[in-house]
Amino acid sequence: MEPTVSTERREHLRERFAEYIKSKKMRQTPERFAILDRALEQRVHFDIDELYRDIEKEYRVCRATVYNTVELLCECKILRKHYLNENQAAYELYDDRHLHLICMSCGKVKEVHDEGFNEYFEQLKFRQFKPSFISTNIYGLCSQCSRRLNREKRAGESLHTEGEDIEEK
Amino acid sequence: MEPTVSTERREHLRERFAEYIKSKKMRQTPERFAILDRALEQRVHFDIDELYRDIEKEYRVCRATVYNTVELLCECKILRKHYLNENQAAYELYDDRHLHLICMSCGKVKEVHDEGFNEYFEQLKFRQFKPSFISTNIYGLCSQCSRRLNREKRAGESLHTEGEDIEEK
DNA sequence: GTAATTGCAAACGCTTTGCAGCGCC
DNA sequence: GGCGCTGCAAAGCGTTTGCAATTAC
Repeated sequence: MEPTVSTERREHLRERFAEYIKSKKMRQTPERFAILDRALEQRVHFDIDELYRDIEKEYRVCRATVYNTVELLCECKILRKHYLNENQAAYELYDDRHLHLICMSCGKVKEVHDEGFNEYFEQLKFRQFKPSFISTNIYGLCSQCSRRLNREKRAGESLHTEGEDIEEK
Repeated sequence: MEPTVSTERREHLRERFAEYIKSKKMRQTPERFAILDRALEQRVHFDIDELYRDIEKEYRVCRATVYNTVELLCECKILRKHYLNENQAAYELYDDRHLHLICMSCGKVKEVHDEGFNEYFEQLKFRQFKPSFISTNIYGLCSQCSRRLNREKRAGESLHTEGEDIEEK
């Protein structure tokens, strides 16, 4: 998979992270930068466990450290935390704005960029609330599950299984 | 708190639930209807535990049953399941459309109705995806936490604590 | 040197599961 | 009367916490 972040951007984010750490009078541990690097290499969404398993291949860290560091990365707006389903939090690059299409049957998540999306939300103003970021999740059925469920339903209602569609990929 | 659902609407939903249960060849247990009734009496958002504690006051049920029934209620589109934070799922009436303003500091959730919101999303079309419902969560700071954090920050930077604001409610 | 940070392991909290008995159909 | 559903208790799983050892400053 090609990297999701250019070399310059990664350098910039590393520096931003370093400054954030210094500003909070915290320590620049190798673990923290290793986790940042791997986080920037993830595909568009990832969870703590994916990131952890990716890191531990070549670096000895424990999950707790990954949790701590990822929270730091969210604080300084390099990552963003989403709650797409109840199993675990999903993270993505802070700047990468999109809608999430979430299949209620198989759980797959797809990202969709929409021109009007940012425009619409930029103009929203709230009394008594300072928005930081928006997470829009659209739950529904992906085409595969939709077809599968239709097939199952038809098979259940009548017993004409011989008319069943054959449509794989 | 006044009921969120009119008597006629409750009757309608009870009936819809009954039909859904029959159509699936399941049983109409008193637990299921007791849970439906209490769910309709909740304030705009609730989680399983709030619902459970509310029911068990006058009815002997266990949490597992509440989980099962609430899932049924989601299936037949009486309730809707949201993931607003990582602790637990939040439920609300299916028809009640709004944005969620979620404070990242205190976790409070506020509902906002916006005219443009439905219009904007009604016109969205996706290839390969059949949307069922949309959950839009706006993370940020509520006014109370915003003020509190500003105060703390100022108190931390300089030591001029004597200039501190006094602004409670 | 020393206090922040780490790894480890146990604890925590929401949710799910297994099972024996109850009760709807 | 049979089997779906319930209550109960234990297990599961993502996340957090406590603590001794390590290490950045």
